[in-house]
Amino acid sequence: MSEPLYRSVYNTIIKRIAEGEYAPGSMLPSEFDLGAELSVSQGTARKALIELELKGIVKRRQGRGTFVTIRTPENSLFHFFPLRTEDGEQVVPEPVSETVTRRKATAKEKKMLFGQPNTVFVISRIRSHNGTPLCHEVSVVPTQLFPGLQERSPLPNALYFLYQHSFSCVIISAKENLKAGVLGPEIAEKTQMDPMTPVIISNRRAYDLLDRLVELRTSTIITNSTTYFVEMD
Amino acid sequence: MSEPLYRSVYNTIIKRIAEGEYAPGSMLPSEFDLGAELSVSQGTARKALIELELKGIVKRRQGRGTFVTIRTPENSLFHFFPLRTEDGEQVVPEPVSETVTRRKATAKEKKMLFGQPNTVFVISRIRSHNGTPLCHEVSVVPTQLFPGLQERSPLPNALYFLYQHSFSCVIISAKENLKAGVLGPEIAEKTQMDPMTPVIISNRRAYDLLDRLVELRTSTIITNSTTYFVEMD
DNA sequence: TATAATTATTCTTATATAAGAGTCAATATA
DNA sequence: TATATTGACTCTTATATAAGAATAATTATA
Repeated sequence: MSEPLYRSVYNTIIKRIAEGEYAPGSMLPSEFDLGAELSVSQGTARKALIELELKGIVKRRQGRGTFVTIRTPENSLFHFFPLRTEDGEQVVPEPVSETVTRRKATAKEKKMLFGQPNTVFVISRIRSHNGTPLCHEVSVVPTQLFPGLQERSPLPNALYFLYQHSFSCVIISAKENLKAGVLGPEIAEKTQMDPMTPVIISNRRAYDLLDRLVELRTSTIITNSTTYFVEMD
Repeated sequence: MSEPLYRSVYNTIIKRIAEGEYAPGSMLPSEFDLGAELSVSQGTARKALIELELKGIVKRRQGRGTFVTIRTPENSLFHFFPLRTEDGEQVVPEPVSETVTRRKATAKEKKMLFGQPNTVFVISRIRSHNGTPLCHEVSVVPTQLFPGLQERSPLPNALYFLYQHSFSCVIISAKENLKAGVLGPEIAEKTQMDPMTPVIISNRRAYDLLDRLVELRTSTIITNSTTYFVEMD
């Protein structure tokens, strides 16, 4: 038995959340009930729940219970949206424009994305903050995971919220590579800014509950009035 | 009793590490011994040790023991050095030039840094990678925390390693604000690059074991051949 | 409405067993 | 004899179970 017991409890819960048996916001069984159902002790169930909480998948409150984390439009956007004002306040961007198209996946996209998709949706958006352009985002997702996405335009401010609620796809981690660059003529025209404006160009890979790479996103970030915040430990 | 028992065990260990009683790399007492000494059970000592490990302050290995994390020149540099090559490999920068000066703290520095220092050391360095300029860093630290720092030049590649081993100051977390910008004439001259080169400008606040803000650092990062890597969850 | 009792939950601690890793002496082998 | 190899022993942390305490929401009661 190479796998500890609490790990299989953890996986069972993950699976149930991914399959919608435990819906976002709903309460999980108590430590005792979960233990009884899965034939482990309360402490073992507890260990699994603590791991889940550590990953941000559930939220626990003493005296209340354990709840599947809800990605509201707000916290969903916030959680993976690193921009802050000069005061350190979270930035709530306003959507400005949006296009959703469908096209063949590039070789690289097919290789990287979950399910080796032949076709992808491309979501292109411009966001602003206090009236000034903030960033330009291009998201690429497999069509097979998000059927009918194209018809849902206009999409909500927080894409990951949509992924979760309409397609049962919960984004829980992301990796980004940042480079310095300039805005360039295309985006400059769309945002009516100087094409030589310095920007941070972010290439993100977003992973869901089952650790599948489900979105590639390139963001072009204008940091005139905001900063990209990073915490390390 | 609002504070759980294991928390006071945790604090005791932290204090002992900060005071040098448990040196970097040394082994802590076993869970049983620690529990016996502090009059708690092995499980309670264990819980404290797990928290310590979670914070990266100790490293535990089954069958071996619990060891105070060593910040070697390598991992010390790596841990808070976010640059990666295109392949995702850690970048090991080479120091190019360095100056250490002492001056009065600005009002902002005095207000922010631990101990409200009147004077600070300013460490200014240029790093390169594979012969191409990589970044320009300016670190500001209180003189009182690092007596004699100026005489130690040339400083090692990893400053945080020096802080720990020569001044018992262990950096365990940092916060950064990133902005896009251009190299500018001063650094361009030092690095013999185009002053209009796009860069990421990072403002870091580094905190030690006791959660004291002990360093302010501004890095100007050239991302021509590297990327700034961020992981979110 | 305010207050007390009840109930359901997580939190804390304790204890026992399992498993990994090093040490060192006994044993086998060349 | 010198050198591996084995195996017992002891140290460590990891895992699992259980029981009582603390906390908070709910319900009953005055």
